[in-house]
Amino acid sequence: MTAAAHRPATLEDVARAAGVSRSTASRVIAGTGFASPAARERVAAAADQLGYVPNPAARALVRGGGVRLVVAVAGPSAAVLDDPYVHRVVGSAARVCAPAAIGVALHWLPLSQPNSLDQLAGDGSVCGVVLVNTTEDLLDAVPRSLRGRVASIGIGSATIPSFDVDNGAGAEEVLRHLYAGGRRRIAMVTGPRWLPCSQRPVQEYRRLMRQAGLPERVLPGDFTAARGRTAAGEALRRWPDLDAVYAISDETAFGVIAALREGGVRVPGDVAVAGFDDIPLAGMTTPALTTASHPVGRIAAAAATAVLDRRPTAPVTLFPSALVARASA
Amino acid sequence: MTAAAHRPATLEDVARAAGVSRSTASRVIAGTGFASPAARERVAAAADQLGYVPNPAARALVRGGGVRLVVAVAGPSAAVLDDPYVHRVVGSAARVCAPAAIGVALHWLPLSQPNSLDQLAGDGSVCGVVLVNTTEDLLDAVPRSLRGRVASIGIGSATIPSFDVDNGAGAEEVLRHLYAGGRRRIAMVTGPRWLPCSQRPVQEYRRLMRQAGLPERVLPGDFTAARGRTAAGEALRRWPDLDAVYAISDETAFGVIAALREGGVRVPGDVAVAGFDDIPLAGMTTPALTTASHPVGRIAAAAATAVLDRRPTAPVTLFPSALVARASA
DNA sequence: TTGAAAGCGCTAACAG
DNA sequence: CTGTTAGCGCTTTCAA
Repeated sequence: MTAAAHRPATLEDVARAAGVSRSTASRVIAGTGFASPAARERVAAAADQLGYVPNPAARALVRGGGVRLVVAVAGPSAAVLDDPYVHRVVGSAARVCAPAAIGVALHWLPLSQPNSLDQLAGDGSVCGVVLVNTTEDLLDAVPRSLRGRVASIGIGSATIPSFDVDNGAGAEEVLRHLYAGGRRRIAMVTGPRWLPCSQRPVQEYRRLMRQAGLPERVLPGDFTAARGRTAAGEALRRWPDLDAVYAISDETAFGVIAALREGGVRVPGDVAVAGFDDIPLAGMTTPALTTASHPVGRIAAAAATAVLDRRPTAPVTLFPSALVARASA
Repeated sequence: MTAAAHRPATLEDVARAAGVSRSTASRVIAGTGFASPAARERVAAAADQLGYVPNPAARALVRGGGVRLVVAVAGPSAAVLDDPYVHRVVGSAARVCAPAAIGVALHWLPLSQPNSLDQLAGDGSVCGVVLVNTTEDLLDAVPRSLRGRVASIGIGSATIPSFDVDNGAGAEEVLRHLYAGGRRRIAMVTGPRWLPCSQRPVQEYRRLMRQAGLPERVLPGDFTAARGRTAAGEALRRWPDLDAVYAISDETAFGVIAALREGGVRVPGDVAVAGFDDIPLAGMTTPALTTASHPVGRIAAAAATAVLDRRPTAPVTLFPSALVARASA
């Protein structure tokens, strides 16, 4: 409670001030082991008199616990680290880690060399890893020594718990909504091909279209607004009778809408457009974007928590995708 | 390069494998001090043969360097930690800190008790602090022991370097643009009152309006889209001749536009709307948002770097605000 | 219930 | 140029 000394107080300082040994002070502070009420009292008093804060690095060193949780993002280039989605994950993870005095680090995992995880595994200061944009290769390349302290936001495996949105169900819900609105010529702009978890919605789309006897119109995407613009042009050119576009990214959906309107196509009058994620601005635009909302923050928090707590986790934790019907579709 | 052992390799392991002492291995690995080419060679070989990664926690312990950089965000409630802007700062900081094996932590600083910084100062594992939403009270409450390893994104002081957008110039540029477009009844939706750096644009606004003999119409805001909606209503009610709204947040600007259009007001036909920050989506909406772009990522990176490098920094580093004229104004 | 002692993985004098 | 020695701040047996 006192103004911080120039040098942070150590446990030794506290022990001396309380007139006990370092071990006793440690037991009291860490709340582990025995200590007489009297000792407890004096140590506590000394600690807050000195403004004592345990040094997590030292603690981690002796317990072998690590001090950093690494958010490892796979992608074609380091630019993936600039993605707002990634920032959201890092932000949520950082919040979850703060009470444990664990810091968060951000790493890029080049798609071409999945064994870059080895370095993280060999770093004793890394307490765990949260995988983002997980691929099969990546899953295979997770070193054994990382087992039990890795979680994946995306696909998982027998040994690596997965935390993800129920993509299939989400896609189905949006597509049924489009269908219920009378749309029959529905194109889809997908996520990147290398990203396994973005294949689910595509499968669902194909299944539903086939089932309804509707044409399958798939355009590869990359989650960007720019791709939305070009994809809209392509779609219009290839399929002039188009009456809906389903994009697996709100950013892309906005790109689609912009291009469509610039081309004189009314949204949703002529073509309905739906997105994916419900970013904060989705409800503020004109037309407001119909999309599916996903608890990205909660997913990231759950993954980070699983890694931190190191307790047995269900192999797959699915979070619900909720249709948010607005004006665009 | 070998598959990671169950226990991360230690310097001791490397030294033994290379047939040298721990100190020699340390010198080679850390690149500090002398070592014969021969020793250098063998240590390097042993290190990568064992997949050795130095343990930054241990290193930090002996050098007193710390392992975490804390992004400390002031605000009325912990909800500020959910802000996309904050996530962007954390993401950028994490990227800058990664090479140094420093983790990033996210802390909320209650507006009402600025001395919560004391705890960070007393934590030996904290290598530095980046302040966000800095207030005068906060600046005054920064413990001496933190000097030289704090940076502020926002206002600074004699001892705390500031990294910020040139808000005044940015506001002036946008307002002049509005004026050049023929707008004469310009209302402004500000940032929160408790946030000092958001007062600069207000001052600039008042100065320019006064200078041009135009009415001053200020509405307090809070950076949210929701507030934009209500503010638009208020503005229209109080000032029916309104022909422009300048909001100090793109989110707010979008809220303003939405409310205006719902009320049958054309944008930019009847009322021009301009924002602040140039969020990624600003260019994708209809109408595309006129705003000022700010290098948030670079600002955060600069602040984090200043803290990490601990080298003398200019008291104030201003980043340019660049007008992005689009359709809305 | 407490203290003495050892050691986590690393760096940094200090002698050789 | 290299090895020995002494810690950094903390937890944790092990005796007392």
